[in-house]
Amino acid sequence: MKEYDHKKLETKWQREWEKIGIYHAEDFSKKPKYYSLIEFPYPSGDGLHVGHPRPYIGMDIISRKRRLEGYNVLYPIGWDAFGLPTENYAIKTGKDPHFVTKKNSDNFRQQIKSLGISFDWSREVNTTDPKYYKWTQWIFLQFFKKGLAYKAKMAINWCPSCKIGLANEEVVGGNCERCGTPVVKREKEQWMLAITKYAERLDKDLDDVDYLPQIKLAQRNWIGKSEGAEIEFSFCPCAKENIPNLEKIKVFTTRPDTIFGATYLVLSPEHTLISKVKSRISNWAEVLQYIGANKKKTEIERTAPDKIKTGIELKGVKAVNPATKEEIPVWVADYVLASYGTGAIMAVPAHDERDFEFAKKYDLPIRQVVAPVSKSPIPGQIVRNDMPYVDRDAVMCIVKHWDKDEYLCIQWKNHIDVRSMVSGGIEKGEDFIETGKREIREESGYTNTKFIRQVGGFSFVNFYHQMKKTNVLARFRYLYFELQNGEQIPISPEENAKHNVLWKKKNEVYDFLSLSERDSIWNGFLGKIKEIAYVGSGLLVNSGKFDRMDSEKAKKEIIKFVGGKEKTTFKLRDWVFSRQRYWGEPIPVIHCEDCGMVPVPEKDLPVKLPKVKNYQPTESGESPLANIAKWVNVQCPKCKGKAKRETDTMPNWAGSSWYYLRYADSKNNKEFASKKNLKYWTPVDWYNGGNEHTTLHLLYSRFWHKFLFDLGLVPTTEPYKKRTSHGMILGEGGVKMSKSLGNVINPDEIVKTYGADTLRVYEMFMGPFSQSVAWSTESIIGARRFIEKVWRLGIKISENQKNFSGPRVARASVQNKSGLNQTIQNSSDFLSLKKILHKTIKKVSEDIEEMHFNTAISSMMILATKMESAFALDLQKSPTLDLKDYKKFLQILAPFAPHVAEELWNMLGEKNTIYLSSWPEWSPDLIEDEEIKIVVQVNGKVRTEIIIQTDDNEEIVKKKTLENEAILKQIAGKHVKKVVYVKDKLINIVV
RNA sequence: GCCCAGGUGGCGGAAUUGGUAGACGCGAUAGACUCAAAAUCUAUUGAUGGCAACAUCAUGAGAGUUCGAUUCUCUCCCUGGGCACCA
Repeated sequence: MKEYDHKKLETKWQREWEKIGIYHAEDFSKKPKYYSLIEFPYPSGDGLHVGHPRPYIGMDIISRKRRLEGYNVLYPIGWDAFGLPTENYAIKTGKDPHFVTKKNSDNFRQQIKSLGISFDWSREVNTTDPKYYKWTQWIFLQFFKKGLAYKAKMAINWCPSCKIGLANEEVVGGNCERCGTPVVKREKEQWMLAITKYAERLDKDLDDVDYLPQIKLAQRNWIGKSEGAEIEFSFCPCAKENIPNLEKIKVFTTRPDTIFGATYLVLSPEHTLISKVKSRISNWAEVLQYIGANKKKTEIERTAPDKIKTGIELKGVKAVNPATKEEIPVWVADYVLASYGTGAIMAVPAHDERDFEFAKKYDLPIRQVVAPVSKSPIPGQIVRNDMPYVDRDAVMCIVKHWDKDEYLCIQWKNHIDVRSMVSGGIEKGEDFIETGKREIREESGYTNTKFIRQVGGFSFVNFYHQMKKTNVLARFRYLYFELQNGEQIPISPEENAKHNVLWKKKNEVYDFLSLSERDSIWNGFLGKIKEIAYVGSGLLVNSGKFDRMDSEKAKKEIIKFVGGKEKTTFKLRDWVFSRQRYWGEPIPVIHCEDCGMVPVPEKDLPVKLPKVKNYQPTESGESPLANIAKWVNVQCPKCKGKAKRETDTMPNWAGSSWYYLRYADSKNNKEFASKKNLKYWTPVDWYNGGNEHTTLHLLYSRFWHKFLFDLGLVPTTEPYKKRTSHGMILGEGGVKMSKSLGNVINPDEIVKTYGADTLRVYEMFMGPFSQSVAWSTESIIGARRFIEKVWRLGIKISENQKNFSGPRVARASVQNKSGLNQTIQNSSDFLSLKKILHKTIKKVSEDIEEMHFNTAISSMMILATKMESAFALDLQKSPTLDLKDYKKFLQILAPFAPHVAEELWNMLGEKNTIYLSSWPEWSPDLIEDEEIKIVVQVNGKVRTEIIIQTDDNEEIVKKKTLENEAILKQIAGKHVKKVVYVKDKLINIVV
């Protein structure tokens, strides 16, 4: 038999495919287009590791399937080659990054090609190629001309080790993303891109794209849209007298409903108003010191998780709460960020955890203005929508025993689930303490009660009052009483019929209380509203005319009431777009002494990177380009006067923000891509990439795309129709693969030993595509065995081809493991094998679309085993395996194992490549079975299985079931209560 | 702290509009072939009890809903990832 020689066969077909050019995407074909995309790799010096190809193989399977389905597929690749590792290597060795990049990408190309991935190599791009970055610079200039690229002096995140400014996104836990050095703040002029101008659209347009839900969520969280209000607090008149035209303090809040509880204001240390009221502040020296100390703090110190909040009061000024008209103190504290909202907040300690913590520390007043609402635990008191509401006030009494540490509890007699404390409504004109005493007396008979204090805050209970035929909204307050002694009067018969009185120890109380009342009583019991902030919604209290209004509803009304305005803010910051580094696109701007910043004229693009001797950034933190006088000193394009080039370069996110557009027309030297080509190819139909790029690259490229759309340069508002992500491949043992751990697996080795097809099948089979999986060299053999099985079968078939003339009927049957499959013995192998084939085609077709490659392979393994045994069984007599069916199997296998499928296809007499054939269809008739096996349960436990005809109705199935011996034994002497029948699945007899 | 994903045999993992838990693969054990080994093929392989038929237990822990829960609800624990004073 012909040996399976993966090396020979794989090289042969890779050459052949390249020769006939079947993976070339044709511009403008009659076929419908399909654009599949993977994130182009960074060609590092370490070469490929086994994690790289996982997404390429996944999208390759989809691309190959699409071609078989008749699409004109664009599946391109290129190199995202600007970036720090190459630059750091250049600094260390003095080697030119241009040269290093070429070497690395040549190596990557050769490695990727050996995997048989159907990339269209003719459209390869490289972000470091001047022909490419000319257009990156050109797009930057469009941003500049529209005012969306601007220079700003700002405190940036500075990495003292890399000597570059970092974007917020590159700071991880206060450290530099690349080298781990703690990041410090530094004032620097930086280029910025105004991504915040697009925040609203970047958020909203997510509605229209097909991204995995987690990806949308991550983007939305990152953009951080929050709707609230801007409200102005004026300084109190005492300050106005001294300072003319003093502006008001503007705060941003998402909880305008809580304004009656705003007991102080906080300004961020950077707030400009602070110095404007300087003359009134009596403790100015201390304030200044606080602000100064704060400036020196590093990012880590300021954001440390266990950091205790600090602040200082601006003594001598007060602000006026526009809702209560109260004078409230003004503080400065660094827990308020200058960069978000207005840089000032109204503090509502009762309903915000941070304000609460601060108020506790500095002993500021805490006032409840929102009270939680719960439902009555009594079943007959479910609120009725058709009934009006009546407001009432009520008390809940926590009553301590005169002698022991026990508390009075009430157990309702009619409702076992209703367990509460003494409570009742306040009658008209009654003092609430009197109400408490009266209710204790009525419900428990105890008379000698002493009121100690009110505890906790308010809370509401909603219920339907059966006697009064109305809904009641009762506002409870919590009263703490101590009994002086056990003096008791008799309890009235009506009260006695309703409930039992019990004494419970303090630690038993919580478990005793009914679920629905538990939290509200418990909050009162512990005085909880004073111990933690209640951040939920509810009904307003202590809020003047807004009392009892729903807090959500109150938001708008209160904004109006205090003269604020609705406002939406975003967490997203503008994008720090400059790097003081060599290995990036030079920012194409010229600084003229007279004209200011002048864009490099388009005819002068690209601004090429000059050769330098030393790649090290300068000590002052400028890019090494600043040292090259010849390059820096230029004529101003406008006035021809003396001018200097900008020496900052772009971050490596720049080139990857638009590369997918270039693939549509990668050779164009007049435009970044022609409108015609873009119209044909974009948007990308399916983009698969890593989870680590969902907030940065994905957001940045959506931003660039929208900008280009606004200029009329791209035809769609969104670049990618669909986005999925893949999991990482981890080293053996589930740790990250890394050079330092020495557990990196090079795919070259695997390709050499087992072949590309085996590597591909294994990588797709090892686990769910979207999840991380640990590499296991031991397990690869399974994929190899599968391919060899397919191979052996193909060879045998081709050797016996003359015997294959068409459908025959065989005698034996395929039995399942347990041997239960008795009746199937009557049907033919031929038919049953055909059915398995069609089911497999269906399964594989559907699984590929869901990226469930592992289960698709599993079903093909089953099919291959069945085909092999069917073939072996009847080789001498009448074959059960139809040649056409085997070929269909090859067609569905082809996207996974392209080389072996092509070889066998060819060997079985096909002249044209398998990739010019078409994806097999499954026949619905062959998916249906006439006979099926259903499970018989007794009381939900599986007892046996029976075979039924598909068209059997419930009656027949029941009859068959009750004839079954095993079942008769199970139900003997028992009464059949109920029979549950689920069509085609099971029958359950309840006895 | 918050958000997201997940927790199933010795291992990777199947199965979720609630319906046979462990498909498929790896590993392991036994057998066939072989002088022998490798490869291949066949059988077994969640645990416990039993000669067996079979029974009981089992999807991170505990409760609940249901004729029936890996799947739904609640509480808690653990792992991975993201965010982190965003008012």
